[in-house]
Amino acid sequence: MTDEPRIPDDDLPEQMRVRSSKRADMLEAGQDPYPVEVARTHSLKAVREAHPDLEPGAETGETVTVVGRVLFLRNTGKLCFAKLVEGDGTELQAMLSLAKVGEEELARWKAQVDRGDHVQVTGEVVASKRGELSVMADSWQMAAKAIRPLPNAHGDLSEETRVRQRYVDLILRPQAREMVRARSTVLRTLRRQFEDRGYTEVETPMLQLLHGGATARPFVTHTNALDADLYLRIAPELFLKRAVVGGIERVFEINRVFRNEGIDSTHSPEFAMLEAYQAYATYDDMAILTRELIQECVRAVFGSTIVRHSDGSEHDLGGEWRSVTLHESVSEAVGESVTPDTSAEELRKIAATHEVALKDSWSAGEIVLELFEKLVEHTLQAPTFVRDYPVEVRPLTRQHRDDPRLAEAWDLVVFGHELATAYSELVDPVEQRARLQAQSLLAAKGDPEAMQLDEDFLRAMEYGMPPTGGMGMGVDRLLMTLTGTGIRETILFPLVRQES
RNA sequence: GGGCCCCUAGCUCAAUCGGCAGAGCAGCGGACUUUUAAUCCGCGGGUUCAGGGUUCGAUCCCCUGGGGGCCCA
Repeated sequence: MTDEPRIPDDDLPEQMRVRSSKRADMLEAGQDPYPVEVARTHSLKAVREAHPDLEPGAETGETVTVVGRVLFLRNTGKLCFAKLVEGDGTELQAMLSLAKVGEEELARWKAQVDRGDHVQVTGEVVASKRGELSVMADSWQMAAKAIRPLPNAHGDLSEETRVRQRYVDLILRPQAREMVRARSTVLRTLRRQFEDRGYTEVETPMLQLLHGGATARPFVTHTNALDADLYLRIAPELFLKRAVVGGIERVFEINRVFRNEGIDSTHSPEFAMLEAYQAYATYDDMAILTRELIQECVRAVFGSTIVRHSDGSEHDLGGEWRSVTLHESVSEAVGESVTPDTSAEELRKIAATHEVALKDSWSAGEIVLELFEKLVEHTLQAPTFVRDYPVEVRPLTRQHRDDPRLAEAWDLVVFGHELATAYSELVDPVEQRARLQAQSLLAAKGDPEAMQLDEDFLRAMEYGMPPTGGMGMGVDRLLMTLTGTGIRETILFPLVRQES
């Protein structure tokens, strides 16, 4: 190697200049730093599995060709070590000795290979004197030259770098790779569970002329063909119900929904939503379904019903889960009986005792919900179905069969956060119309979160929707629950502000 | 939307009261045939996020803007 830089000095940091000039040196010497095809006979994992416990210094006589990214380099005078890593995180050491590859090839290795490069090594499977399984090279070749230095492998990457440069996070942090696999496992498991239960997966419109099915602020876009504004969906609900009307009696969808709201460690503007509807089922049936789905996901990811969080804590999500009514849970927390008969006046006294601030306009039901959210929800660590909400806080849900002041709805709370929700769906088209009209009046008054009146949805309901149980669960929330991390950890490439 | 904290070498971070901008890893040159964050000797590497202000002097204090994090609503 000469001292002359092959690339003119520009604004590149020193280490990129060095690597770039190594690339140029290779090209000049007729060696391809990016060969189109690189042979390999064994994955690193295959070599490891074939030789689980070689004695230190062992020689197998078996020759393999492996490829991998260089994670560490330790070069001594006549013997070089490199720790190679492949996509699943399997590591294997490559060794290059003067005796095996010769002076020229050893020198070329030292001159050309940097940490972060992909290399191909052909040689005998051996164990080093310290017992490290290795490939003792007869020959080597650059598989892909990296010109940007890999960050320090020992300190933690900053939160920002992890999110903005997820590829680096994936290279360096096994937990980042595990999260990608856990997500894939969860999606696969959910789909398999639904398939086993006779469900049909459908895809409903993401671009909608009317937004509905939830109360949230939508993203707005425009179609030139129709010269009309379109909304990115905030929920698939109204289309899935149309499918149920049409006779798809067990139907689910797992896909993205979009909400034009805050972005923080628990909220992403786009996230994966699971919704499932089952004709002739109730919210009780959906509770069983939801518990089984989640428990299967835990088993698929962790091999048992015990979830392990990134902080090392373990929590058993197995067995039956607790179920309480909203009023029971609030009664427990405040130490006195709260029922649907408790007046707003009495509830206000209780709230004052527990220093929960209320709005003057709130009804008894709204106050009970506020007491729950402020005093109870964060205390519910073990999975708990909280059920039978006042109708005024679940305006689109069927009335409770035993008490018309309540709605047949539950929220599943795990580790202090809502994970899933379900209803015995409202299927009376006249009642449905009345409630949607009330919502559309709010929208007309400028509430951007209120639902618009979807006449086509109402028309479908008028043809007769069977009694139906419906369930919704955030897939990202499920991942957060399983792993004990924030939402941006569970999303591979979360939205981040443009770098300046 | 409100409050607090952060932005310095490729990465992670120091820099006392406002007084020559540093360390570890990484890099470069040299030594080393069994390393495990190798070791030893030597060397280089900076628009201290950007712009403005105060000051003899600003990484540090003030203002504006950008980016990130945490808490609250």
